[in-house]
Amino acid sequence: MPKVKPERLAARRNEILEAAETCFARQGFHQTTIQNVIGESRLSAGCIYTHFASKEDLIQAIGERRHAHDSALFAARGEELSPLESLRAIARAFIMDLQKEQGLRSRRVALQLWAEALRDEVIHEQVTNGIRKPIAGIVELVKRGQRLGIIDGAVNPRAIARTMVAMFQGLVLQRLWGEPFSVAEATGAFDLLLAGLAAKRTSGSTK
Amino acid sequence: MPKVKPERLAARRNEILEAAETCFARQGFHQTTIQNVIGESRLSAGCIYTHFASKEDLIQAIGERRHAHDSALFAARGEELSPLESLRAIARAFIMDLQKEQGLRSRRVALQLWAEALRDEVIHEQVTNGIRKPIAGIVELVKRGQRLGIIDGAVNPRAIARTMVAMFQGLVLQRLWGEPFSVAEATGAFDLLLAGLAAKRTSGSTK
Amino acid sequence: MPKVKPERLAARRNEILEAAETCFARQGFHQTTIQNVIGESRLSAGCIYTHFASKEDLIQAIGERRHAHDSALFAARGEELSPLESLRAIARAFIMDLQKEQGLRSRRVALQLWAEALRDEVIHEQVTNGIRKPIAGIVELVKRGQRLGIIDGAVNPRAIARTMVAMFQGLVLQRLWGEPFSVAEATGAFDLLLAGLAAKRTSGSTK
Amino acid sequence: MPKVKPERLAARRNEILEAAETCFARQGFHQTTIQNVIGESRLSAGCIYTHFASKEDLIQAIGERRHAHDSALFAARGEELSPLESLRAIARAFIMDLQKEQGLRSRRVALQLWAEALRDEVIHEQVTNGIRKPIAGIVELVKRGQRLGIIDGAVNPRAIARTMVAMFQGLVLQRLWGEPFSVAEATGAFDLLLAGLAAKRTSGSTK
DNA sequence: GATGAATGAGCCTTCATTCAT
DNA sequence: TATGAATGAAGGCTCATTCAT
Repeated sequence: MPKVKPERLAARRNEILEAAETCFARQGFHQTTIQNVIGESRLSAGCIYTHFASKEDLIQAIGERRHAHDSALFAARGEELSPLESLRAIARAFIMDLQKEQGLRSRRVALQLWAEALRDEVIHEQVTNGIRKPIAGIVELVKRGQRLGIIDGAVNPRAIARTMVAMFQGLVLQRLWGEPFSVAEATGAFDLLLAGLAAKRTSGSTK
Repeated sequence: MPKVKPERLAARRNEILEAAETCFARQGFHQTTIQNVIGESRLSAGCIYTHFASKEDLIQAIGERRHAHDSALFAARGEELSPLESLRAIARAFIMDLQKEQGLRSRRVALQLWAEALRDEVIHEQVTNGIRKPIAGIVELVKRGQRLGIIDGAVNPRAIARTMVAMFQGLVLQRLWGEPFSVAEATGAFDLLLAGLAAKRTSGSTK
Repeated sequence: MPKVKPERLAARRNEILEAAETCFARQGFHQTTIQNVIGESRLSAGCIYTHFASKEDLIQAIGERRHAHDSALFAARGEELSPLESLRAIARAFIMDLQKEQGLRSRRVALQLWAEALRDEVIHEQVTNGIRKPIAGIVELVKRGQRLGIIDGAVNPRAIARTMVAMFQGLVLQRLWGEPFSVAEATGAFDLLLAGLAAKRTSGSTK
Repeated sequence: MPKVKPERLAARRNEILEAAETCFARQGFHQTTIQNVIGESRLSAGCIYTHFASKEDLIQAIGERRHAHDSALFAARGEELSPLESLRAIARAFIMDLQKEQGLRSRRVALQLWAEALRDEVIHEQVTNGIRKPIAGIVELVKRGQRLGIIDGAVNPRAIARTMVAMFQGLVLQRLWGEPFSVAEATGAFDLLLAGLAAKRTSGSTK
C-alpha cells in the first residue's frame, strides 16, 4: 500500500512535464539542461529523477503527450456529416488550433520531436503512430465518399490522406517560423484540394 | 601571391562540410561531436577551426548549402511551358528528387535545420529565405495562369503557393520517417490540387 | 531551511582556495590547470565550478584574500606608541612576516597578482586598494609626528608613505627570488630612513 | 660562408623581439599567442621559429634585453662625483627614466619577468643578475663614502644597497599600476634616505 | 630562408546523474 | 520522497609547433 496516492504521483509527474515542455519549447531539447527544468519546476534534481529515469525518458514522455493531443484533433468528427464535410471540419479544426497561441508551445516541441525521430526509435514510433491514425481516419472518409459517389472513384484514398496530412505538417512549419498565417487563406487552399477531389471529371492532364 | 591557391582552400572547406553533413545526417547536430567530424574528414581539430569559427558556424554553412540546393530545384522551369505545366514540372522535379537516396542525406540535415530555425536567428533566416523564393516563383506562375484564364481567378495565389510548399515539406517529413512513398501517389495527389486550381466552375463549398 | 549549513559551504570554498593557492604558488596562474587544483583539493571539477564561476574568478578570490592579509599587517598599531615607534613597529611586523615560511606561499601568489594587475581590472583594483590603505595609515602617522614636532615638517607625508611601501614591496621581490635576507639588515636600513625623517636639521642637499 | 649576412640575421631577430615585446607588454606572456607576435611583426610562424626555438626562448631573449637596459641605468656614474652625489645621480636617472612613456612598455614586461623568475630558472638568473650588478655598484659607492668619512661607518653597505634597489622596484610597481607619480616626491623621499646615511650621529633608536 | 596550412595534445568548462542526509 | 552538493566523463576549442612548398 503506497503511502503516496497514485494521483499525487501523477500530479507531480505532470508538473515536471509541464516545466520541461516550457523549457523545451523555449530552448530545444539539447540546449535545455536538467537544471533549467529544475528551475522552471521549482523542484530538485533528485525529485525529477525519481519520476523519470533520464532526460531521454523525459523527452519521450513529452512525445507521448503530443501524440495524444494530435490524435484527438483528428479524431472522430460526428458521423452525421457527409465525408467531404467531415474532411473540411477536420481541416478547419486543425487550422483553428494552429491559431491558438497556447498550442504553439507544444508544436514547437513537436517540430523537435520530428527531427529527433530520425535517431530515436521510441520517438520515431510515437511520431509515425501519431500520423497513422489520422491518415487511417481520412482514408475511411474518402472511401466512404467514393462509395457514396461524392468523391471521384479514381483517386487513391491513401495518397489523398497522406497529402492532406503533409499539408497540415507544412503549415505547422511555416506557422512556427513566423510566416504570415491566415485562417482564410489556409482554409481556401484546402478547399481547392477538396474541390479537386469532388470533381467527377478530373483533368489529370493539363493538355 | 599566396602559396596555396584559393581553390585549394575552397576544396578543403568542402571536404569538411561533406564530412560534417555525413555526421549530422547520421547523428544530428547535437549528438555529433567535432571529434566525429574529425574522424570522418580525416583532418585535425585545428584544421577544421581554421576554416570554421565554431561548430555553430559549421552548421550554418551546411544550412547555406541546403538553401542553395532547394532554391535550384524550384528555379526557373522553361518559359515555354504553360503555367499549369510548369507547376506540374516543379512538383515532379521535387518528387523525383525525394526518390534519390543521395538527396536524403541532405534532407535529414534539413529537417534538423527546420527545428534549429526556432532558436537560431541565422538558420531561421536561411530557412525562411529558402522558402520565400519558391513561393514567389509559384505565385508568379499562378498569376500568369490567371491572366491567361487557365487558372480560376478567384484563388489566392499566395495561399496556393504556400500550400504547395507545405505539401512538399510534409512529404519530406514522411519520406524521412520511412513512410511508404510512391512517386505515382505523390504525383497523383498533387494533380488533384492542380485540378482544383484549373476548375473554372468549382463549388468551393460542398453544400 | 537548507540541508547544508552555510558554514559548510564556506569551508568547502576555503578548501578550494587553499588548494588553488598551493598550486598557484608552485606553478603560477597560467601553468596551473584546473586539473591540478582538482588533484590538490581532492575534489571534482564540477564541485569547484559550483563554488567559482571560472578559473579567473578563482584567481580573483585568491586576490581578495591576500588583500585582506596585507591590510591586516599594516593595520592599527596601538595608539599608545609615538608615531616614529609606530612606523618602526609596522616595518618590523612586515619584515618578520617575510621571515615566516608560511607567508611566502601567499607572497609568491601576490607577485603574480602584481603582474596580473596590469591586465585584469578586478585584480588591479584589489592590488591598488591593498596598497592605499597602508599608505593612508602611514600618512596619518607622519602627519601626527609632524604635529608633535617629532618629524621634520618639510617632508611630504604621502611621498614618505609611498616610499616606505615601495621598500617593502622591493624587499618582497628580493626575498622571493631567494636573495639573502636578514631581519637585522632590513630593519637597519629602514631605521636609516626613519633617522632621515626625524632629523630636524637635515641638509637635503649633499653639497 | 653564410649567404645571409649575420647583421641581416640580427636585424630580423630584433624585429621579432620588438614585436614580441609590444605584445607581451600589452597582453602578458601567457595571453600573448605566437599568432599575435606574427601579426605584430608581419612575419610568419616559420620565420619566427627559425630565429627562436620556442616561445619560452623568445621570452628569455626579451629578458636578456631588459637585463642589459637596467644594468646600463645603474652603470658607472662619473668618478669625479662624491659618493653621495653619485647615489643621488643614480636615483635621479632612474626616476627620470620612469617618467618616460617609452620605458614603460619595457617595464611592463619586466614586471612579468619578475613573476616568471619564480618558476623559470633562466629568467631567475637574469633577474637576479640584473640586480646584483647595481647592488655591487652601490655597495662600492657606500664603502667609498665611508672611507672618505662622508657616510656613517656604522651602516651596512649591502643593506643600504639592497634597500635602495628595493625602493626603485617598488616605485616601478606603483608607477605601472598607474598610481600618481611625481619626480619631486620620489626624489625627495630618496634624499631622506641619503640624509639618514650622511648623518654622523644616527639616532638608531627613536627613544 | 620564408610561408602558413595543418597538427594534436591538452585546457576550461558543462551537465546528466547519484546519493548521503 | 525530496534535496542539492558532488561527481567525472566528455565536449568545444586553442595554440605552440612542424614541414611541404
